[in-house]
Amino acid sequence: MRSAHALRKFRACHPPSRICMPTANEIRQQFIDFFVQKHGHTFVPSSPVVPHDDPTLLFTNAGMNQFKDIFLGTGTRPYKRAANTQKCIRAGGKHNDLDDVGKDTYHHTFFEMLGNWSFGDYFKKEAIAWAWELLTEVWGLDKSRLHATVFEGSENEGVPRDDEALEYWKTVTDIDHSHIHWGNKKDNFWEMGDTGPCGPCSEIHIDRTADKTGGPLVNKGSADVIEIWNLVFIQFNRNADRTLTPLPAKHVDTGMGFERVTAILQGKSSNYDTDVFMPIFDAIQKITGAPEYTGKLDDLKDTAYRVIADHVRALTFALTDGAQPSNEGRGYVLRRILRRTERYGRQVLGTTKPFLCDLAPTIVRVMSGAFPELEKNLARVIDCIREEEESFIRTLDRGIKLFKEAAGRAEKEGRKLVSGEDAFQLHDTYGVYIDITEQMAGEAGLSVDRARFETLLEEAKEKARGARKRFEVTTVHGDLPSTDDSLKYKGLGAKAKIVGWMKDNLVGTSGKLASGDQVALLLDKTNFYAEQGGQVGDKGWIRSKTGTFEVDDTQRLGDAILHVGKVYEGTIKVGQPATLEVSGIRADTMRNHTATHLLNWALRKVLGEHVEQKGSLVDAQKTRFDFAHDIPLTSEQIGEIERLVNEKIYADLPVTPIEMPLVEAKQIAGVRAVFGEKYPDPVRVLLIGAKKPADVTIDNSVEFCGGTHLTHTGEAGFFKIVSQELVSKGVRRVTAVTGKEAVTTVQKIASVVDDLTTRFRCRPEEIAARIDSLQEEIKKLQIQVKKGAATDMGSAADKLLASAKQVNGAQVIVGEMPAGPDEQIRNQIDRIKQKAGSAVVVVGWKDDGKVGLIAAVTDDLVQKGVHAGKLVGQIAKVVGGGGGGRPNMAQAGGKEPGKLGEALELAQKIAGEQLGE
RNA sequence: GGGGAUGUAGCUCAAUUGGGAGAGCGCCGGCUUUGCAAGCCGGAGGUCACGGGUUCGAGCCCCGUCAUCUCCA
Repeated sequence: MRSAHALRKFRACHPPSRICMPTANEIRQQFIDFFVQKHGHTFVPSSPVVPHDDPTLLFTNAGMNQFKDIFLGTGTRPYKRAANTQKCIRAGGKHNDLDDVGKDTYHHTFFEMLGNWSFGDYFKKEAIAWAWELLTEVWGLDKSRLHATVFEGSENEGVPRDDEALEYWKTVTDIDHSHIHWGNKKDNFWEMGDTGPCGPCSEIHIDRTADKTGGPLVNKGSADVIEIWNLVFIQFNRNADRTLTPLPAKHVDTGMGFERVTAILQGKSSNYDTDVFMPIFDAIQKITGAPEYTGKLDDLKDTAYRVIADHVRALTFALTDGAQPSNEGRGYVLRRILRRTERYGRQVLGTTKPFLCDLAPTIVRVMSGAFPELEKNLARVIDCIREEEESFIRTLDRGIKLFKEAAGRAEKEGRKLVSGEDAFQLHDTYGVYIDITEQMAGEAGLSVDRARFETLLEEAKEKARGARKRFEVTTVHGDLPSTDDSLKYKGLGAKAKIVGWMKDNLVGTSGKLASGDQVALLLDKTNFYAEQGGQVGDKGWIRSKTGTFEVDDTQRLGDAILHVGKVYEGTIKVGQPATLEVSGIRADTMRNHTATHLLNWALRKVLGEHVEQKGSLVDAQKTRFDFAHDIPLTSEQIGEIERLVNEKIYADLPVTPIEMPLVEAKQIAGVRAVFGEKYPDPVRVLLIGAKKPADVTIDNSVEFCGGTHLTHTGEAGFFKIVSQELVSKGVRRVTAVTGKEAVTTVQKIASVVDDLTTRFRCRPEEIAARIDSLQEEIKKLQIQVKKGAATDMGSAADKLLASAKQVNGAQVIVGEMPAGPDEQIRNQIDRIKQKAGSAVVVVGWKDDGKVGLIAAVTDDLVQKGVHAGKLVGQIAKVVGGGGGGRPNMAQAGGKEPGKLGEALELAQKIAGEQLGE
């Protein structure tokens, strides 16, 4: 009602004026109301900005993303007309606006796309008429400032001119006919990809030149004449051979940048001058204490405002929708966005502490009316941003320090260029992005060897790429027959027919294979499990009448199952019937896979709701499970997890797979699925403990899973966690074993404990205390020995001092001492030096078949050229060793104690020589 | 999945071909100053991440493990 009221109020006083300017929230609502209330569209809420069920897409980047399946013909909706505003992020991937944001008035990483849609319903006539009606009648834009473009056709693409659209512009609108322009393929033909749905589009531009002479500037990249609305008419399918076929159902897909149209309706030349951004600027100003935003494009401070406001929006929405900063994929893009923002705050606005986290509530306040989901996770989002900021501030501080060192090196060598090696090391090892380095260099009057940097980066990338292996199919030549693999759940033995093989991207469907041939064998059906959902591919044997094929790994390629391996003996012919035998180790894999589900459930129960699966690897030896968690697990937590999982195992609960529609499956309470994973519809849901979805409680594990599992948990036998480690920030990995591996593991641990209890003659729980007391005793004894040795040493040193020989006014003191810690001996030598005043001291000792030597020289003699290091090095040779040190103190050793006397005599001689005797 | 870096006192970090474990801050005690900031003297505090190896000798070199940071896929 509020919105309808706003719409009436607005209409009553158009054209737009200062007195009655619509707010951004009103504009959004007016758009939706126009299509929903007046033209029978269904309002469809924005899909998450993080497309959980489309792994090909980093972020939702257009309004059509959530309707893609309709255009492709693989999905349907209960409505034929839709209108919405879609949250979008363009950063990373094909549409990357990240580096442009802040430098102009209209680039954003986060923006909203308003759109109306027809799915096989209305087409060009209505789309054009309604667009015109909304712009000119509802919003009251000046008709003499609006221009339309229509596709001019493309001969070599075989697409005709869009006369239909032209005709409608002329007949269903009152646009000035001279304001209709032809547009080329680049601007006016839309394609989803290399193949698939496509069609011409018609754009509406607005002329903001003072004298309305902007017509010729349409699509010329002028800031005065800009596109506001794109109407796409999907009417063809692009085939693989580049030909076009008309679609039976034609669709309309329109998109209007919300921030841009808001600026236009509010009479602003910059998107950032609207009330979409001003409240955020106010908050930035308040939090950072920076000077006010002045809207200048060439002002670094204003750029910072724009970057920060834009990026905080992107971060808040992405995190709300379940993304997390990380070292890979979309998480990595988010980390880069955050770091870019932080840098602007720090280097331009003078922030020193986390401040983005304090801006998130402002975003929520301004936008939660349209996007209520923002309220839900606010606390988590704030925490996440703060932590990420703190972490980056540490990185940045270190980076600035390291940069100064690199800059210092450059200047020392008289270069005005920071070396590519230094820049690369800053980037690769310390996370200082090249743009940050370049900026710091610029401020110091230096530049960066960018070319060298790029070369090094490319080399590093190449290295990372080259590190991958496995049986890899790059393209497929020939028709790949599909394989029915429903037998995989049914047992380890099966019968099938050999239909062909794949080798070097080629599909062979006739002929035979000889012993030793390495290929991927293709069957009409199979019970081999292909690697999927973390469970490794099966190994086993495929036997025909004439030969045996050994399967090393099983992989899926489209609808085909590849049995990768080699002909073990005999020959294998296409067309032969075959007996399949999956290796018995599959039973161990199944134990581990079912245990993985229990582990997932238990982790969540013990550590909390934030535990999100980040990956897994299940094979016959172990289960390896990666999940979101910040800190290492305590031994108590590990114990608790093991206890919970084993409880479920000895309860011998039934394991029940159920196929059901994806939408329905998503409704099950506590259901677990992996973010970013694409699940089929219908999806296979695995219940542990409950027999049907309705019976599920918090004590049951429920996961989407296509893997092979036990029928009862009891078959897992026993579960034991063997290690935990860190994978990347915020992601930890736990490795666990079941069945016989678990028994072996426990036996090993038990035997170590047994050994210790025997040695210490105590009970297992007393071992720690025994070690503690032993260590304490050792420390005490060490102190006693030190004291005792000191007295011994003292008297020995005194004797040495008494035997000093005078050489040219200095004392030469050479002799043997009792063995002891180096430190003790050095202390005595220092004492001798002090008492003697001006002396060369050389002492040796025998210890456990070895010889130790230390020589020391008082400073006045060092000045005269006496060198302890050289002396000790020479005499060490006598005892079969070596050594050295500084002129005033040096140390050496050897392996022939019998020759110590000889060495000391030599020392006496050399010392005399050095003193000039 | 692959690569780089780091791990030394409570904190921030030093330690030269491998040769005596240190500084600043903080902490404790004392002195000086009847404002505050501080100043002066003394002291405690170390498994040099952990485990192996090379060496007469390892904080330093080599290998492995763990932790933390980081780049790429």
